[in-house]
Order: sequence, then structure tokens, then C-alpha cells
Amino acid sequence: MSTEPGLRERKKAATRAMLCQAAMRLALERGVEHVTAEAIAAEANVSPRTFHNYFSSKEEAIVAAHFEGAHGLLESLRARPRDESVWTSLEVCAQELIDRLRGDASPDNLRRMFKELHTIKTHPALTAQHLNALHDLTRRLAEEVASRTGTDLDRDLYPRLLCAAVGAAFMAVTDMWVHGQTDRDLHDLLKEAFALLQAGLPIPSGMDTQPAAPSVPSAPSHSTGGSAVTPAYCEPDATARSVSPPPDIDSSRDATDQ
Amino acid sequence: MSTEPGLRERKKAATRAMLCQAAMRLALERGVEHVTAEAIAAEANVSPRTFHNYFSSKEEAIVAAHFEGAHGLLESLRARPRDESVWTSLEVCAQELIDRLRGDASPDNLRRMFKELHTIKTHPALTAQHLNALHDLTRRLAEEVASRTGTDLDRDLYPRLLCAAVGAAFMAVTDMWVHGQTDRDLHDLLKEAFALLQAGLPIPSGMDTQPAAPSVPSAPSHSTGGSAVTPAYCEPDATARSVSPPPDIDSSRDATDQ
DNA sequence: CGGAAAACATGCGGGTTCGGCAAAATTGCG
DNA sequence: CGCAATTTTGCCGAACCCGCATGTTTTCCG
Repeated sequence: MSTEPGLRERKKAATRAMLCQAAMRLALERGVEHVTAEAIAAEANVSPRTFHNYFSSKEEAIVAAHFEGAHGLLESLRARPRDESVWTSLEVCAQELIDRLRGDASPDNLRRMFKELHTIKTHPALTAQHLNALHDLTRRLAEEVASRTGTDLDRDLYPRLLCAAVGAAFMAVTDMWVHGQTDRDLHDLLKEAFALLQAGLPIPSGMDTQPAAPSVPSAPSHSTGGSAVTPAYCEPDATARSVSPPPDIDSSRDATDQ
Repeated sequence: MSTEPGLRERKKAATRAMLCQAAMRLALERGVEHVTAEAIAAEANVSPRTFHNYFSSKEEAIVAAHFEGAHGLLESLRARPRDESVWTSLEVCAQELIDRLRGDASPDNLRRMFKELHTIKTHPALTAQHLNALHDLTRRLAEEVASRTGTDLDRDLYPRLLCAAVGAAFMAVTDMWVHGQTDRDLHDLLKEAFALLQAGLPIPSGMDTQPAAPSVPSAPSHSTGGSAVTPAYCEPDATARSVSPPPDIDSSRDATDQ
């Protein structure tokens, strides 16, 4: 009884990868609306019926290509030290997710990732798939969080809420990166998001119009101490850590936010 | 130049409502997989082509029925006092959303809402549409939040992150309600979610395994002061405020969480 | 008020999407 | 190697969607 994947399983995984990569490639080349399941199958050298054995729609395939990087992320969380704060563990994993989505650090990969995210966030059908994938991922992460915090997934709100918030942060950060007006890098944005969440999302100072709610924390007391929040993730190539929008595709920055 | 909707506009809105309500009704009666666009159109007494003028898919129609309650929620936020904390405003609106999704307070409506949510969260295609609708809503809410907090939607992470987190809270709460093991009511769960978010989602006490991150707030110092967080929403029928899972549909509580 | 324009409903047709079914091909095991 | 299990593939049909053109209803204007 071998735990090594057999030829069958390896070929299945390879076919799946070929299909979703073909889907993404064609979508970026031709535009999502112009891609058909038939063309994807042909590009991957399988039959259309086989394509539908793997994916129920082309959108699913396209998003699957992008989200391949998320594969194994739950295992990464599981591998974190159990005595570590779940906040730290989750942040490390979220930052790792960004690196996985990008692949090797290079301007080309950065450009590709931007294009992929922009495409996904510009087409509602793709956005929906992406949100679904993220929702599924955070649901699974919540199980591990429950285990680590001694909470009950079905009775305590904490694990679900924490992971949902982390997923939301990921989404907000990538939305901002793609649609906003920022040249900050994704890691930096995500770090800020985690700091803000942990601080309880205080209303920006100077704009505190709350006359009667003393329960809202005043200023971010620890958002400046961010160095303690991203401790343990070792980026293989630390010099190329920066994940900012590529400078030569500013033309993508149209008013797609409408 | 009248601002009153003309007959045309009124008939359009009525047709749209008829269509999505028919979609939801049939989905609940027959199961989502057994509903066709043709049947929905027939149920609403229009042609299939007309159905597709309104919705590009049956899933969109089904979720639109559920999310009809969200219509006008942005206007509700805009109507909140501008000197109120956005936290308060958002919580009031989130609570209002629950009431809108439920409709008039009655055991039947409660049962229907549970069924609707359960259906949506059990079918991936519906979940995706639901997530998308929520994502769009929070995106629009973020504009108002930016306006109220003097932040810039495209340059500051805060408004997007706050609203994304609120959306995530809504999702986590409803997921918990439908799939978890709780008989707490939705309003109560949502209140807890807001308190937890504002407290920075502290790791439950006794489970604080964080050895080296002093930046994490210790105990929920204001999560018990929740009475200041839900101040101003006047529920029309306060005696039936409870939104807990209907007791006679425990059979829906199968292992759909897998 | 009547007629024209605009908006919406509808029918038709066609390309695409999906999945059931069965046969063919590939892989794993004794 | 033979056989069983698994995967691929071809075929088919129901359903999905949307472009296009025509008919109907509402709105606008003289």
C-alpha cells in the first residue's frame, strides 16, 4: 500500500494543471469572453469531455490556475509551531500565499500576477469563483485555528470569524492593489491589514467622530510595532520581496472600479 | 421631468421581483438542480428571453431573491448621523440587513430565511453568487465609509478593509447559523462578531499561546460593553427580534460542513 | 389628442455549455 | 499475462445564453 502517488494520480494532476494553465493563458491572450472550453481542451491536448471531467466551467479552470498557489497552504499552517500565536501563523501563511501566487520573484511574474488578478477582479464570473475558492480555503483554515485555540468550530464564532476576516483582508488588499491608486507592495499592504485587524480597525485619528462610544480603541497602539507581526517567514529571495504593481502597466488603471 | 418612477420602471421592477421570487420558490420546492430558466419564466408568466434580459443565470435570480433585502441598504447607511462612529453605523446596517432578509417577524419567515440561507450555502454556484453580491455591496459601503472617515478609497486601505471585514463577519455569522451547532440568534451572533472585530479578534483567553507578540491585545476589554455598540436601530417589532434557527428543521443539520 | 420615438417583450436561431452513457484506452495487481 | 479498476473519449441531448429582428407598450412632444 504505497503512499507515493501512482502514475494514474500523477497523470491526473498533470492534466489538471495543464488544463487550468491553458485556460489562464488563453484568457489572458484572447480575453475571457473569447475563450471556449473546446479551445482550452485543444490547447491542453485532451477532449472537451475530459475538460468537463475536471472543471465544470471555464471560469473554474481559470481561477484554479491562479489559485494553484494555495494548494498546500493548509499544510503550511499545520506546520507552524503550535505554541505560536494564530495571528502570527495566519499572517505568515497569508504572506506565503502571495509569494505562491507570484511564483519566482521576477518582473515578469509580477506582471503576470497583476494581469491575472486584474482579469479576475474585472470579470464578475471570475470574481465569484475566486471568492468561492477563498471562502473554501478560509473555512478549512478555521478548522486548524479552532484546533490551535481550543475553540469549537461549530459552537464558537471565533475561528470562523478570524479566518473570514483574514480572507477579507486578503481580498481587500488585492482589490486595492489592482484597482486602487497605490504603488505599495502587496506584502506591505497585507502587513498593514493584519495590524489594523489586530488593533480592532480603529477609525483613523483626526477623523474620530465618535462622540459616545468609548469602546472603540483610540489610536493604533501597535500598528507601528509591526515588526513583531511578521517574524518567521523566510523569503527565499529577500531582495525581490517587493510585490508592487508593475510600473509599465499603468494603462490598466482605468476606471474599472465603477 | 418627474423623479417618480414611471409605469415602465415600475413594471420592470415588478417583473424583476416576480422572476427572482419565482426562482427562489421553485429552487426551494424542487431543488436547485431541477429548476430551469424556462420554468422560472413560465412561473413568472414571461418568456425565457425576458428572463435572460433580467438575469444571466438562474443562480443569479435565486440569490437576487434572497438579497432583495439589501436593496437600499447603502441609502440606510447614508442616512445615519454623520457624527456617529462608522462602526456603529455599519453595525446598525448589518443588523438591519438581517431584518430585511427575514422580512416580517414570524416563525414562517424565520423558517424561510433559514431554508434560503441553507440552500445558498449548500450549493457552490449559489454561494459564489452570494459572495459576489456581498462583495459588491461592501465595495459600495466602503465609498460611504471613506467619505465619513475622511479617507481615500483608492489610497487608504481602511475603508475597504473595514467593509470587507464587516462582510466577512456577516458571512461567518450566517455560516455559523446555518452549519454550526448553535441556537443563538443571528442578531446576537452578529453583535458578538462586531465586538470581536473591534477588540482586534483577541485569541480566547486561556488559550493565549503567544509567547512573543505583545502587540496582541490581551482580553476583550470592551467586548462586554457591547451595549454601546448597538444603540440606535429601532426594530419595528422588538418582541420578535430573535432570529434563531427554527427548532423544527434540525434535520437540516446534517454534515453539510464537509 | 395623435404620431413618433424610445423602451421593453418576444420569438427565433445558433453557438456553447454541461453531463449521462457507453465504449475504448490505460494503469495496477495477483 | 489476464482481469478489474480507473480514466479518457465520443456521442448525444437538454439546457444555457445572447444576437437579431419584430411586435407591443409607454413616454414625449407638437
